Amino acid sequence: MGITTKDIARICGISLGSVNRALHNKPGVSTATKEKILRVSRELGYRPHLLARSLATGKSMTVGLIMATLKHPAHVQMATSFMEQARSRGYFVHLSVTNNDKKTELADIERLASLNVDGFILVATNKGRDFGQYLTSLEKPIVTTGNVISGKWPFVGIDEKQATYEAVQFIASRGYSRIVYVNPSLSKRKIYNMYSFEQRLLGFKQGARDLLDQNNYKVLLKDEYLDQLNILDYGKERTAIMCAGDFYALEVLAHLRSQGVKVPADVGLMGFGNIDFLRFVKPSIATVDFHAGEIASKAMNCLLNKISGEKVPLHTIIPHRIIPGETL
Amino acid sequence: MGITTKDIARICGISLGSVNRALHNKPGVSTATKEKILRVSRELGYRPHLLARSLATGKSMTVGLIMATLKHPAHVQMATSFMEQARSRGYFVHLSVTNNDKKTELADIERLASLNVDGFILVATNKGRDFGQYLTSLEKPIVTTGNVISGKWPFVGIDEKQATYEAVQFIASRGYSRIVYVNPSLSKRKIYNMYSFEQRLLGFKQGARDLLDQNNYKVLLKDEYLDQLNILDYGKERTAIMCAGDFYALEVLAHLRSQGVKVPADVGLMGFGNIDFLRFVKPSIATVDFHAGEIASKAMNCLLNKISGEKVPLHTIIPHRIIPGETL
DNA sequence: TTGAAAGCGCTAACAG
DNA sequence: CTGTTAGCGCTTTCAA
Repeated sequence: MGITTKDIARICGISLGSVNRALHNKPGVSTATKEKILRVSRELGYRPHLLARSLATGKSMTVGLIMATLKHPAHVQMATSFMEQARSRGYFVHLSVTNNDKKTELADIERLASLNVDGFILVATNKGRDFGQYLTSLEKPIVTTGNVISGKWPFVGIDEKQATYEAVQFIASRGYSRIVYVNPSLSKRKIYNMYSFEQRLLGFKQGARDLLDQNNYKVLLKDEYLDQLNILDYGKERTAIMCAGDFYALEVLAHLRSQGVKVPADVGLMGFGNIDFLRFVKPSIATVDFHAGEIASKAMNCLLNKISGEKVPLHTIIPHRIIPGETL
Repeated sequence: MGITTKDIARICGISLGSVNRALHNKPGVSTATKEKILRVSRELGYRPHLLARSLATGKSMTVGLIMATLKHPAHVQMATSFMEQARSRGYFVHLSVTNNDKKTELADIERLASLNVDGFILVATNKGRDFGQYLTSLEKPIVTTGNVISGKWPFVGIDEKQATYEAVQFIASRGYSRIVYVNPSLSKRKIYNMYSFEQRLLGFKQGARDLLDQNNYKVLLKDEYLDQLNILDYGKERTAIMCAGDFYALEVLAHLRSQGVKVPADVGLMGFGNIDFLRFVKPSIATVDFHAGEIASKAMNCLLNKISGEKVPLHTIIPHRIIPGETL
């Protein structure tokens, strides 16, 4: 077992209170005894028992971070940034990767709450009223990222809808008159939190309606696009395929290549996210870039400020930008 | 504030001890009172205060996981597997990503130890005697992965040396008589833990000496290979470039392409790691595959067994295999 | 400046 | 079967 403040007190022949004051640079202890205490505690390799402290103070200097997945490079970058930002302010991050499993997410939120985390950052899989009420019942500061849960909690992220809208604008400006949009199935959006993909789709549709001739767009689902892409008629009009994520774009590119379809000669292609791998791919894929690390650091600051009792903005929007590429 | 066992005891008009027994399915409480206690605690939304429990028992059902980085997909997969495996056995993982910073690593190990984690899994940046003694002083079970720290702690991983040796064999069997090996600078290996890259290099050198004509190999450092590659004479002999990691291979490929050098017509190429992203790259890159998730789950099981007081093997080697590709 | 004591929420040992 | 108690290590309040 480690050495405790009580041990130090006993060894120094002094009271617990003084040890505490010395260890925390608090007034009310003579420099002589203070130095003695510090020396002894160093020699004995004293390590404060953070759990006990947390129990006594009600604060833990930790925050819970719930992430649906780490599959996407942007998520990894966010996780890393969350930790760095928290560390720079003296906090430690307890990360739970839930694999998009709602049960796991709830269990881990519960567990972290029981571990006295001072607040939460959520990239949530759950959604809805019950979930919201549950979160409220935790009585802890919460900041959301990626997926909005409700207007009740601060959100940090990009304007997804506007981003896809601008992507459509960009594609149209390149002379394409027809766009196929590839995105994941949203059929479970009532149960699972798919906020960002919903927003992106909305932005796409709005853009297509505003900027293309009527009905000159089509929405394909991730799980069916490989089949559907075969029957597209690339010759009739200049067509571009716009993907709700870079990985989809990569898969589409690989598929088209295997079919002998040339990009961009036969069809245009655009992704979303600007993952680092993209720089290794030829032709270079046009995409939408945003600074995931900035989202994370801003979100963490927002949470820590809230924990400190400050007022924080309900929405923090991070800029995005269109990245041209050889595929358009 | 949440509701406590004391509250439940008071409300049920019963003692704390009985509440505890009921909540833990322990004998020594009548079914009547037990049911009452459980009902009340459910109605009131009682949540056990894990910190207090941990303080009282000395156990926390958490383990600390120290990872140098999450940049590599294999690391991400490992982190996820660690969590899944731990979760399946009732444990929670406290992850610290240290960004290869030795100070951060030490600080976080210290912090997690103070948070009463029951053990550690380390993908360490630090190394050496002092570090080893420090770890020993924590008096906690430790399992290492990726980088060996010392023979004192169980290690789970692949046989890195053997893997590169076999890679050389494979390249040679494809008719190449000259190999250039690209790997990161090991100049700081006395200070930083670069075990796996050291082992890979050893395996490469051994293989080259055994299987190639003397001196028909060359070792280039990551930071200089772009320049060096320019002066390679591809024509004289059939040359292959072997990389200590897939990312290096991707960069080499991009560079060669920009120089107009054809792969594999002019030069062969091989990576290491088989990151998922490779499937999007043409030509497909030959590489060495290993199951990162298996390393993680085995390592976690090893740690949890050790925590339970079981004897665990000092070395657990996971199989690897050569993946052919169009680049060789 | 110092010491003593109560308490954070829970567990575990012992008594009734 | 049930209640009481001490204690985990630290903080904090109140007295001295």
